[in-house]
Amino acid sequence: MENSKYLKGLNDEQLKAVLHEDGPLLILAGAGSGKTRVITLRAVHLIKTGRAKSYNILGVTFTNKAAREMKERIKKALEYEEGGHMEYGSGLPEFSTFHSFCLKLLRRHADLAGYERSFVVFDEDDSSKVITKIIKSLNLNEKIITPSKAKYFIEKNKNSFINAEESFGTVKAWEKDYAVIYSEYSKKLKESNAMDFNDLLFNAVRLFQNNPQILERYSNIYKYIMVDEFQDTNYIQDKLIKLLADKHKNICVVGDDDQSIYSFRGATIDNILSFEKTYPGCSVIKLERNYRSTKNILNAASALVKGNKIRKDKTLKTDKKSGGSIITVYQANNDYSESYYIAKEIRRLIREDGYSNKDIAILYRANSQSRVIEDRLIKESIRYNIYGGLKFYQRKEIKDILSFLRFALNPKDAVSFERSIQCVPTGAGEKTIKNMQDIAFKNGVDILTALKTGLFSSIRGLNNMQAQTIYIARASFPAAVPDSSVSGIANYFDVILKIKSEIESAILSKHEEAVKIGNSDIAAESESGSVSNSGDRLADIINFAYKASGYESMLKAGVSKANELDGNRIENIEELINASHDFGDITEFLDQSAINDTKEEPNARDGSDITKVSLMTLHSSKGLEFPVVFIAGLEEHLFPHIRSLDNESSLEEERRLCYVGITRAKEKLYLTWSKKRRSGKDYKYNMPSRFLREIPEELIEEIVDTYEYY
DNA sequence: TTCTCTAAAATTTTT
DNA sequence: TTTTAGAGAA
Repeated sequence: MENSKYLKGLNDEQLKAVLHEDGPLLILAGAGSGKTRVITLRAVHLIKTGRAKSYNILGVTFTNKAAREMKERIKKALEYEEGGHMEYGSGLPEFSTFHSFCLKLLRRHADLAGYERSFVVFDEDDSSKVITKIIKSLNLNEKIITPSKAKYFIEKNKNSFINAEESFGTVKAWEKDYAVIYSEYSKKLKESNAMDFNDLLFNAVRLFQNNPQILERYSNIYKYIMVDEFQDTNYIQDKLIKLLADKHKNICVVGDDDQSIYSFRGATIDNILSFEKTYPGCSVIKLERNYRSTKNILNAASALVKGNKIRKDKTLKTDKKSGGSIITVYQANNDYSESYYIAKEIRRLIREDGYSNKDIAILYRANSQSRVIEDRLIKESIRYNIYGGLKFYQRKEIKDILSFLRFALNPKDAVSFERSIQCVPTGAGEKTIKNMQDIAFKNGVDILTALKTGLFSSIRGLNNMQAQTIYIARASFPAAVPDSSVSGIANYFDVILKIKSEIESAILSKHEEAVKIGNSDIAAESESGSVSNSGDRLADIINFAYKASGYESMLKAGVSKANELDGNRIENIEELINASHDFGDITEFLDQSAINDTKEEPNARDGSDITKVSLMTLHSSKGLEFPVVFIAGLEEHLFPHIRSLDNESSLEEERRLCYVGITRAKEKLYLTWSKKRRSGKDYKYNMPSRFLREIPEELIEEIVDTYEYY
């Protein structure tokens, strides 16, 4: 077996990790030490030796991108081994993020988790809306109790597996209001048949705890579990993994404490530190050989991270003989000059050093830094891609249109109801909406049931028409334009009800089809709200929501008034409709839009990607590598960020973030900072980042800006 | 009461 | 620069 092709070229430690078979394994993998290779080859090895079937292996990652990449690499390795033929008909191992794994699980067992199968996932934006409303309704002091603090409180508790009632027992006196908000929030989400991101983990763990037979079933399927970026797991994620791995204890975790950068999301380094205690006799393998960066870059990174007190001691080594290029530190007079330098240097790198756009990344601490850089790149005609930032499915227009589908599918979803009825002026404002919700609530039914049973006859805009007749009387789906002969609010419900009946008939047809061919699995699945893609029904439905709601005419009116933003929005919605062609199932589509924003790698479909420079935050750069890396904005108060300065541990996290950024670079590294930076309408004056001083002088060449560009 | 326009405020990191 | 809040118009 050791002669297998896929094992070639591994160093001793890597080989040891790949060949590890049963029992717990902790891999401490430094930056660029080939840990992805190790994880994927270990999966390949388990399959090749017949120790496990593909479906016995579960890989858990933090990002969708990482999950995709690993699956891709496993596929390649298996194919390579077979001389180009994929013979593993049983498919590839499951690699998914914590969140998508839990979501799939909960969809399958929604009833046991106490939800209806059509539950929706609330993203941050949806959650914030609910929280803001609760704070208003409780008449709390909005100066002290802010939505973001409340959100943090709720998240912190959910991540620690503490529910609302329990939080009353653990809060300090001055946090009592937050526990009240948490309690109201949980109630509201439950009433809306909705889960937020944290609920996905929370409910999955509870599902396993309350239903040992289910846990047993999944434990027997996933005999081998691997967790990537283990240093970024929080309490509840760790708990989930422990539950699943408890039976077979074939758990392999990979992590690097120096790259722990998500403590603000509840990640705790304790999970790595206590791993050996949880699993006595576990094997520990250190990967310290770096295959990515030059010696100078590694030395800079090591010197920097040694400034942290709390860390496991390890040192990255390289076989490379020469030091490589020296690190450039650029001092700019203002942020425009900084961008100017970066753009100019990129052009030089391409012209003189033979690099191309795809080799280059510009990293920054905060998303807000990207704008000035973008402006400059556009002026210089340098093509670029932004990773992260406002994701496609988070855009207002996309969320607006999808809220129609979400509400039609799950009429309990209060957030989507409010959003869809207000995104186009319908004549229903705050008061009318509240009124309708109260009526429905008092009668113990959802909004659409209340409408159909005539409970809304007192609502303005609905009173001159029998509610039931709205949706059978008028032109059939798909209609293109809003009907101006009825009130905006009647038209709105007409649209919703047509979408709903369209969704239901699609589910029905899929169900019949499944029954006909005797496939009970599909039949069962379709009850959860699936829509078959015959005739691109999903795209039709979205198109219908867009046009019949009046959203399209609203945007077009904006365009005729030369509103550029509305033009972009039209394009985005068209892209949404395009993207929906790839999905057969409406629930799956909506799930993906919430937790797997496939647009996070922009336009991955068109290959033009590779001709562009990459822009992203330091956080989203983790796991990537580029021949040339620029880190912009190395200033006190920006990086390290001002909000990290009041305690040592968050300052150390900033330092790790800087370490992550530096270790992305393979050959050339540029660190830039600016004495003056525009912030709002005035300027802020900053000192150079302390991190610049922590890099040994001999590794640095300093360039000082002589001009000031605007 | 709802809609629209203008002024003011706000900017860490993400599944 | 973009988003939100508030005031006045319809």
